[in-house]
Amino acid sequence: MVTLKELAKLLNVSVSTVSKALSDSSEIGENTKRRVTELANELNYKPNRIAQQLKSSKTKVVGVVVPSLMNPFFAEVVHGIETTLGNHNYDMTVCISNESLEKEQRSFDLLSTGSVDGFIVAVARETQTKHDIKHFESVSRTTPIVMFDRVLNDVACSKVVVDDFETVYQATKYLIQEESRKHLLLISNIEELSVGKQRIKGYTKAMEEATFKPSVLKLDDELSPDEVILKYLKENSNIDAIISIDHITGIMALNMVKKIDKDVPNDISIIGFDYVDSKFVSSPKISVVNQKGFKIGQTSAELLLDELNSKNRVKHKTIMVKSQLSLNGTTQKK
Amino acid sequence: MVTLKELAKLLNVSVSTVSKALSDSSEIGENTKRRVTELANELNYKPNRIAQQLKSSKTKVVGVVVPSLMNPFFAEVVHGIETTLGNHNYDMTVCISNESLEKEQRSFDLLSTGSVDGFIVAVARETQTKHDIKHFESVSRTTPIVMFDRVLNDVACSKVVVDDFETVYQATKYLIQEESRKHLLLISNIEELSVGKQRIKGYTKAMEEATFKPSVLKLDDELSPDEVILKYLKENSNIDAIISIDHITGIMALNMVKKIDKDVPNDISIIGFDYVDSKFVSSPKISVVNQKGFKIGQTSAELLLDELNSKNRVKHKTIMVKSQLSLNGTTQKK
DNA sequence: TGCAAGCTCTTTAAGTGTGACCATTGTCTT
DNA sequence: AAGACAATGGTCACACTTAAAGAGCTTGCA
Repeated sequence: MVTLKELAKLLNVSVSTVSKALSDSSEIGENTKRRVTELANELNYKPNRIAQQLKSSKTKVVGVVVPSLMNPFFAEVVHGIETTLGNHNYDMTVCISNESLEKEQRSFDLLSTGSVDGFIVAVARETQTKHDIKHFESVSRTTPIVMFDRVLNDVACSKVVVDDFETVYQATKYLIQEESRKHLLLISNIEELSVGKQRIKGYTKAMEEATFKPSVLKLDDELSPDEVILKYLKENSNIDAIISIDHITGIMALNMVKKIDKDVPNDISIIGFDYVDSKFVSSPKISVVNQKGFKIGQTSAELLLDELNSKNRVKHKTIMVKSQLSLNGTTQKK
Repeated sequence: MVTLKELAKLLNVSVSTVSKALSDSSEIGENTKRRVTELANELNYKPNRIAQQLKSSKTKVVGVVVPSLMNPFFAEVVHGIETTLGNHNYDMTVCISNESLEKEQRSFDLLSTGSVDGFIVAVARETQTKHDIKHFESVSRTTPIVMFDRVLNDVACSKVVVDDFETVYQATKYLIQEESRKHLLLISNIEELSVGKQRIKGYTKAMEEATFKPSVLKLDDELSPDEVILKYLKENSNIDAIISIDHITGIMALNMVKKIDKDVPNDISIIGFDYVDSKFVSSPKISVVNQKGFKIGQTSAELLLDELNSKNRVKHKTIMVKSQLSLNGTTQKK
């Protein structure tokens, strides 16, 4: 690894001359500049980023802490983050909390000691249920944090949220009003998360407005969720629409409906949540709420970059990224 | 951010005393040690990692460069990498090449200037087709690289590969010998990748050994791959088994077979490639080749850590992670 | 003509936080 | 009194940036 010092020695000039020449400073003569840049190119000199970081106390690195990468929604968000950061010459250090509070805390501890300029985080399930926010509070005093999707309202930081309530409310209303469905079932495996609660609320409100009785099938930690769904459908043969609030159970329900020889979408409509492969693995292609994970990642990164690059501390913002109802083959209308 | 210098000032001792006290050096008196550690805890002192990195010229960070995170296989591998690195107190900087050679080069350029101690990479599609390996060669002179899955044989570095050939060979043989299938179709959307080529070879060999004619349906960049599959199945009604060599077309084929009113697995057996959600989105649960992405990530990380922590340069290894045939509902036997 | 002032180019020095290494001080033992 | 030893301090290096100082030249004006 060639350094400024070595270049300086070879050229018989001082280190600072080399440094300035390479940054094209007006203080340095054209002649010297040329000599320096030529040798630098020849020896393939690249400034050592660690030294630059120490000097400037900026790393151009963002810490991204997510519960999982196997969940395609988070994978998509992280992709959006990476793309945006890359466009601004920032790197990202990814930590996976595995939904564990302790792992999340450890990541924040490790990275907050100069390793990153800021954080983008979706809080772990355990953090949300235990509501332990100390690690966020201490870090946010010195380092900007942006939360997305899984958000803690009482942490003072910028946030990017999805309009969970509204989206599911609209989806439910659509099924009631446009497709005249009357017996709508909601399937959930995430009702202990804030996003899950919001989605269930949206469904419940739409149902109550239509004076229908809401029914929610919870699937947490079921060994065979598909069989639970199948049993439920058999025992409640009047179900004529299903809303799933995660990316997987909608497709599962679609397969189970086929098993009891009902037709989708004629007998039963289904709306699920989007993920990258949902249009490939379901037949007919499932109608979904598209959460715009990439956009969420993009927005989070932009928000953080704004905070990092503005000298005067900006006020924390909360941005809502609108989901989109994308109707395909498991609903009747387009 | 409190520093050694500040602690020293507050305690009226020198910086080096504080430094030694905190590293529990025997040179420092118990009394002083106690005073120092107490104040350090009180002020929540954490050594600045950037400074440590500059001093030691080690970052304890690994650069991970993958073509995509939306591909569940890579997401799984990255998860394995993160877990293993975390256990050794290493962090990871993730870059997504998006299958682009140029983006991959940029990532290597940026990170190889002191930012990371080593790399784990699955090479981009474009890199593999254009066979441009300069960025690997120049970096590998100073920084260890481990390649996984998508591997370049002529780059001198450690590798973690999947036994693609053998796995598909065995899967094909299983269908021929144990289930007496005679008209086996292979569906592929990755045949330009080295892994795809190997898998097709495995299938072809097994078919030729049984004196059956191999037939490969290629789906690259198809607008409606499902319809192509459907059409093929209609026109070739003698097909009695399907092997898919990616994570998605197997499930797609399963859905299409259902459409032509054939029974899986009685009329047609299907074997696909595993991914995290495949058992949830298919009905019956698809029989798969399980690629052990987590294990691959783990192995790659361990290999790299070995190289980083051994003083004498170790010889490059190539480790094969065995896939596993996991038979579920789309084949006849267990 | 003399010399201060100004200009261009370059070097010196200080600083970022840490830690290895060596030096210094003081106390105690023999 | 000298050596042993414990405790602490000082210096330098890591690679880079940058403010300030300095060197060497030209210019302008009395």
